Amino acid sequence: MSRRQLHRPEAPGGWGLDDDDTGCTVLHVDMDAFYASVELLRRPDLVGTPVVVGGGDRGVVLSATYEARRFGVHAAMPMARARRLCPTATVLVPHHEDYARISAGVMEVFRSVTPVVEPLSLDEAFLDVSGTVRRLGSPARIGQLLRDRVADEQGITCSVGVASTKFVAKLASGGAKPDGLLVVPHAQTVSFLHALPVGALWGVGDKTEEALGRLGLRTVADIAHTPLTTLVRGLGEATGRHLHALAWGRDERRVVATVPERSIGSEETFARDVDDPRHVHRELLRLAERTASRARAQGVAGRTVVLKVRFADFTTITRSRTLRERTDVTREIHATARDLFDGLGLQRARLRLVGVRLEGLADSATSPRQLVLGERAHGWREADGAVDRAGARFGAGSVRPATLLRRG
DNA sequence: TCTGGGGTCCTAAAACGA
DNA sequence: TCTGTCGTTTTAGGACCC
Repeated sequence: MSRRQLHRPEAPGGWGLDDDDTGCTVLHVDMDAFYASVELLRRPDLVGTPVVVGGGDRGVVLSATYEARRFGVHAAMPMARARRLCPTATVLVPHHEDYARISAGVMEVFRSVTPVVEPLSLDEAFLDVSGTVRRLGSPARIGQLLRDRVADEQGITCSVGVASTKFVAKLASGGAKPDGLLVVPHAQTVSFLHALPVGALWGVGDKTEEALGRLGLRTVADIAHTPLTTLVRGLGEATGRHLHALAWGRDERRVVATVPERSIGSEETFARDVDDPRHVHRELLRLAERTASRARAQGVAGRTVVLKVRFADFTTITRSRTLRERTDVTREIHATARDLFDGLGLQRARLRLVGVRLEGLADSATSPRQLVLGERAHGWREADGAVDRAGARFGAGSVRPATLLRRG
């Protein structure tokens, strides 16, 4: 689901299974057009035709088959535009449960090969295979094995990048797409990188590309040969240093199996803009409930509640408040979010979206709560626990706050 | 063209506390 | 007691990723 169409690198003959993959122990595996491919499992009649996954009048493209991409359709494009570009495409609504299920199966395949699997999203992961080569062969062989097993067991194709660092492996999988494998031998890393446009680098989006353009830099080689001080002046300390290192193939980040979550949240774009504060309050309760129950399911609690508001003109603001104690209680999160919203003092402004996020997460078991004076010992936290148990038995949402029932 | 929802990280300024 | 000031935390916004 890579958002950026990376051009296949102009490698003479390409790099593949026969290349020197010594020391290339980082694999990046990326499913090809993941959501669309999973949808085709239910609709085999559509294989080979343009298919776009997305939904809603105000939605964007989540994924598109390569047949649809030939018309210029790509992920994150507004659905209206995609329909115009490719009127013959079949539009399918997403089935996230399916993606999660297939993704879990794919990750299982990865973990059967190496325990060092770092998922980046449902459809991609880094693997460190340095401990696996003696058992299963060279990194490129392992990559091919993974591709075969994912295709056999899950019925979808993926592409694999093999390199000595994470970000080169990621670029390589992009270059291998679709349904391919690309090795970037350690010795060829710098020449591989330097031929690429700056936009290919991980972390360079539209704005940074513009800023680099103002410095006259168009290729990775240009960045590599620009003094660090110039980059830092034009891009800021962190980005400047980061890009300079990447341009020379330096990337110290290791593949780590468990990356702790830093925040949890949910947000929703209204079907139509909303200006009724009561409607917003109700929506905040729904979002707080989703956020809190996911935090509880993961056993984490957070200290900072962030409210996000997007106006009809798409300008977006956030307001946050840090609490004295961490919480995973729906009611506390909702009360804070609602308070932040009321504090904006909006006079029936037209809103497009609201969101609630919980930051500063830590294990809820190790975040002891101080009983507030006058608080009942069995309060909302216990009520939430009961709601969670009912949800687990009768289905999510079977027990909900009364204010959310009216709108069915 | 008219822009989702889940996140991460960075920057800068304000607020805080010793 | 009054002011700096200096480091840390909080807050807000933005870029970026899939």
